[in-house]
Amino acid sequence: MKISSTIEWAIHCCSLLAGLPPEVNLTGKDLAEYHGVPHPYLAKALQTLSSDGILMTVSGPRGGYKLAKKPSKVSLLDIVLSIEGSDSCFDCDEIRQKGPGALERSASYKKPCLIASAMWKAEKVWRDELDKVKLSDLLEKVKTEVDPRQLKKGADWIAQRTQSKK
Amino acid sequence: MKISSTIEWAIHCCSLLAGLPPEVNLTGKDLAEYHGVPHPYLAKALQTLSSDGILMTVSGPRGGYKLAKKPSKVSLLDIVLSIEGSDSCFDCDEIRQKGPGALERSASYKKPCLIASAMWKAEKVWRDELDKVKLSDLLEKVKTEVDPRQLKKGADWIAQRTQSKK
DNA sequence: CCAATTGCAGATAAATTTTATCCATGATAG
DNA sequence: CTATCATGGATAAAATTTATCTGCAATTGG
Ligand code: FES
Ligand code: FES
Repeated sequence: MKISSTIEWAIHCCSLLAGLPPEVNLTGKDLAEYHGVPHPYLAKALQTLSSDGILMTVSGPRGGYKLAKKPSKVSLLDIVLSIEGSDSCFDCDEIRQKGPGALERSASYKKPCLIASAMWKAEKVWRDELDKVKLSDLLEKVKTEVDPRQLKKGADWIAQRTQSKK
Repeated sequence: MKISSTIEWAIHCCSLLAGLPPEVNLTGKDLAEYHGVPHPYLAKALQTLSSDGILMTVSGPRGGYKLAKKPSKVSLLDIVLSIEGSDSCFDCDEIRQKGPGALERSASYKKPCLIASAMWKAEKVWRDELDKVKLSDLLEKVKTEVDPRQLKKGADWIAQRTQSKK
């Protein structure tokens, strides 16, 4: 029941991009360096986000990634499902139909198993909670809760990166 | 983000045991056969449940497992955490402290990262939801929602098993 | 006491998934 | 035309999950 660490990378990348002006984009390499993670592997995640319509891609020199939608239209759930896939994390093998207590096939297994239902319900509240949090909400909070020196340092690095490529 | 299938086995075993009279116990082999799963591997899960105080163990001939607490005192969360371990499923590598945007160590990273907070919050609602569901709740619902023929077939098999060992 | 039954702990092996890298290709700004 | 950048596929290393085996301790019933 582990969530892969690329999720952390992906969300950080998206929320960084969400804070940039619309005309700016960052390359996969920039994003990797900024977060101190291996570029080739992060690239995979960025490609996935892009093919799922969360990021936009600009190819060619001075290309890179930017957010494909408004920050208020992208939730943490969108990012998580894009990277991890949207399959349920609990998957019922219908073991109730396997042992000696089982009835003939086609019999009365119309309703899902009570246990599976409970697990899925819990997963639903998890997803709902993540869907409530949009990138725009994070941006709001960042303004008030993060050390301004840190924000400046990050912004400077990005400015320098985007400048030096002109 | 997959939940291992032994969870399904473990919950089914516990809820089966929860429905039995207090003096009855089932061996690991019985439980494996009943659910059609490999005995040696299921045994591992049963051992874990037992060392976490969810199941009780009776050794020696006519020994086996029974529930260690009242069904109303065991939640799905208890079982899940016992098998999967109680670590958070999202684990934050503090990548915010790694890139060029990071400040000197010891600086202002007292509050957890906003992203990690959001992920943990979602995990909390998931756990809370699972903790609401007790084995006794499942037993209640089983009575009204499961095909009586199925219940009888299972009960007969168990009765035969526990008889033949006398 | 003895012998059979059962759970327990640890080592180990197979299978699968996650993590990571590389390269050939195509697009594009300058 | 050329250097930059994303893409998709292939591949490899590492970690985790799944599964099995073995020897040991506890207990019961005779
Ligand atoms: S049969 Fe899959 S959870 Fe019950
Ligand atoms: S640093 Fe780990 S989630 Fe932000």
